[in-house]
Amino acid sequence: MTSDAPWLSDAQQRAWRGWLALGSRLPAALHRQLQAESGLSLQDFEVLVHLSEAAGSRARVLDLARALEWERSRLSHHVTRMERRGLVAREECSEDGRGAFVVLVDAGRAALEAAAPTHAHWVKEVVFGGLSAEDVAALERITGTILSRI
Amino acid sequence: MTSDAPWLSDAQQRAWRGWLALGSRLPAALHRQLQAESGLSLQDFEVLVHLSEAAGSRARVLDLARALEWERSRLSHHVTRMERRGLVAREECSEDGRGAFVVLVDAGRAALEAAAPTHAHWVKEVVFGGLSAEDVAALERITGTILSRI
DNA sequence: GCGGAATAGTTGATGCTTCACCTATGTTGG
DNA sequence: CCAACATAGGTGAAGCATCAACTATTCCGC
Repeated sequence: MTSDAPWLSDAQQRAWRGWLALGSRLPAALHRQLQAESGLSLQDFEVLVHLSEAAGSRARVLDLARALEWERSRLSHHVTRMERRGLVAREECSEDGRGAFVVLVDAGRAALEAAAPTHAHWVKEVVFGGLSAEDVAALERITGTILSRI
Repeated sequence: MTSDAPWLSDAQQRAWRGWLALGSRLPAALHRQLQAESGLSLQDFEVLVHLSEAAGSRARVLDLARALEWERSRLSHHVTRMERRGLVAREECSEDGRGAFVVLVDAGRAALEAAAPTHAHWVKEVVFGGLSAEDVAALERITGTILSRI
């Protein structure tokens, strides 16, 4: 890390540090904002958003896991906790006896509807408020490029 | 999130999804690569890098926490675990009786030196391998802009 | 139909992060 | 000097993420 290794150029290093700093501070800020506003975690929010967009406000566990890019186990644990807080419910699946639905219940919908506008506004303001159209296009291009190489 | 709210434009939405996807997959990939290569976590690696760059291969807990942008408690817990694995050691501070040093020990240095070249190469390849100089400059500019607004 | 493979989902253990609180040492004003 | 306060650091509990193992159901070839 010090001398002879083919590390990054100065410009790359600045960009990398920017990425790292943003990658730790932006999620933290989002989480804090959401938590203070509505008592939801960022993860709770993601789950609720997907359920609210799903037909019948319910989704099969595996579909939900795929949509969120979470492991099944993680989702199962998280749903257990959200269930305990009354935000979602589990429901069995008649078509497939192994399956289970996660269902958005009233309290969960209310929490989401209370949190969403402020959250959306915050993202629009803080993340995109300072970016030009070119910046936004560049960001899409850059993230796409890196994603395709992972 | 669905209809009337002033959510993001299409271009912003694509950029935002790219950001979110990258923000979850890149750290995961980095972690996996590092873990498979050397048994270190990304966090272990960060700690070891900072210690290796510090004078005397040691740092005060608070300085280290600030450098990593970690909470003191988190660092303390993490150091405890790394100490148990023989990667670092604690040392008391003669100047300030409350203080403590975290010291890089031989096994930690060896682990770092084993991991660093491959890790660096991976980052250079995967993250920057597909980016033009303009992309890199844009990334630095964009991250800086957002960071300044958080 | 029936036995084995595949699939859906859950659970328990372990490590990590955060929060609130605690101890011990240092600092400062009277 | 010493009481009040600030600072450095550690600890325990609770939530979260990952991994391996487990149960229950369905599918598939015979």
